[in-house]
Amino acid sequence: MIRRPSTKDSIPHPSLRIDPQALGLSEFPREFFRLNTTHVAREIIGAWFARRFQNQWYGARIVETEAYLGSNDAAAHSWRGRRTPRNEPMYMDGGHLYVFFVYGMHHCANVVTRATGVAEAVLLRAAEGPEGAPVKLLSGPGKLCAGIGITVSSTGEDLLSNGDIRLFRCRGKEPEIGITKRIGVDYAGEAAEWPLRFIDRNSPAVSKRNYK
DNA sequence: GACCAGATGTACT
DNA sequence: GTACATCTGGTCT
Repeated sequence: MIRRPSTKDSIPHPSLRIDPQALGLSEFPREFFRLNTTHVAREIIGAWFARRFQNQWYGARIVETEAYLGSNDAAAHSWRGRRTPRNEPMYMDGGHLYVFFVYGMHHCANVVTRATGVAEAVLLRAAEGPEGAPVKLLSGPGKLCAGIGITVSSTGEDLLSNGDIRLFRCRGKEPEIGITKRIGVDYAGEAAEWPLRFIDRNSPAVSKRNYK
């Protein structure tokens, strides 16, 4: 029997059950996602990434992101205007989801930014579940997708428009933002040094790499 | 902290 | 056909 990662969206971890209304979550406007990608990467620290599954919501608070700046960024899939079936969603309007499969076993979720035709995105690197969820459950981009149950079958979906995968803003205390270079992009030359990773300094789910 | 195997889709020759 | 990837978890120092 051949084992392979499912390409179908899978079951979210039960500890991630949330009630968006009780948490006071609200929608971002489309225009927000069309803004400067670095700004979006920073502003969605503290936002909630959520998925509706069997009529229940599951979600987590984002604590680590990275900005990928399109055709001028050697670390981005859209470097030098590269356009393939895989990265096609990067060219969609801001507020869409770009999910890719990497290293033969992990999925990574990105929020597409800027206008249609501009291939920039924000990688969601880590999140914290609601109270009671294991601290390390979502402490990496592959784990985040596995925990919420997201796979490439959801690439290209709209995070607005009342879909089943959403990004919500949350009113509450401001996170303490830290900035570092990105992780895992050493092949990208000078771009590997750019300060495009944003973290919530107070989150135990954030990797200590390139930091402190 | 550094190093490494693992598994396979994707891009490119 | 070949090389490598927006990673993770384990081992060793």
